[in-house]
Amino acid sequence: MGKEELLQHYFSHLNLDVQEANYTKCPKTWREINFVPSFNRLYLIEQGEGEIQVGGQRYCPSAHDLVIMPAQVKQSYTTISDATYLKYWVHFTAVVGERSLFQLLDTPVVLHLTADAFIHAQHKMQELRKIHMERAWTSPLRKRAAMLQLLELYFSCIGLQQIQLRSKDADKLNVIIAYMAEHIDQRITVQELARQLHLHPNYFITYFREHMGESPIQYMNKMKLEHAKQLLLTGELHIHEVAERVGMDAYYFSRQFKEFTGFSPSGYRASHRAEGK
DNA sequence: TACAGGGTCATGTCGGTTCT
DNA sequence: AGAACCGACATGACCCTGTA
Repeated sequence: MGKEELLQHYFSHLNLDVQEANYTKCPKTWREINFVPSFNRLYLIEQGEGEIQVGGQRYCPSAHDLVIMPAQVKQSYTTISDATYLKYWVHFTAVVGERSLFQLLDTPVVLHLTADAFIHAQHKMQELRKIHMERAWTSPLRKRAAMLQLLELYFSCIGLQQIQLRSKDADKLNVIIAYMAEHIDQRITVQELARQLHLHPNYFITYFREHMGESPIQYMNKMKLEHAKQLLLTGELHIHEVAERVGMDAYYFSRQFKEFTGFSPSGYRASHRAEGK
């Protein structure tokens, strides 16, 4: 429990926006020093060489490298020879709650792709660029879909081990989410949750929402209803027993469940079991 | 077991203050 | 300047009851 669950939350609450997408050969003058961008950059390098600095670290990405230059971090880039980069590039924002995804996660700036992964990424970049140029009325939807696939490729190539949750905020949120999971069968108050972090309840709610995009009680209720779904499908428990296992009053549980899934608890069980047959 | 209406009180928000 | 706290007030989560 912890990192994986938090990552799933971040990904399912990710707000994406693609501002630019293109494929270019960098001019010899390609250079910008010590700037802090408001958007993320993603490069897929086909050929050439150059130098990039992100947060004081120096990199020299080359062919078949995927590069992520996160928003809100001091960075520089420059050419280093006549063999300038030929690359696909995207400018995008990726936000969870009020935070940029890459403020929440510490991931490698440069990732060398296998031949297969490179071809896959190249196709996605070509698709993204085409959609961006078309500017059709459905483009925003298709751009986001293509961008999500690129991010999925990036994250699955680096793997869980190489993703670090940044800062003490992630530790604090892990403590709270673990506490919620341990007490899923109980009614937990905001006061109790806030006490785990030694914060004032009002401040805790603001803090939680800022990082998670929803209030602590909303988050915990969703967690309970997800758990209830599993109980309904895997067990033979009565509806009122399922409600008990997630620490909810039976009547209130039915109402919440319907709001959350569109099905009543018994309807959900019946329809999903029928599908499984 | 589902659904609806109504009442209560915990939760969430906002604006300001204090602390480090 | 940013983190944390506090009080007032609006909102919504939750419970209870009745009906089908």
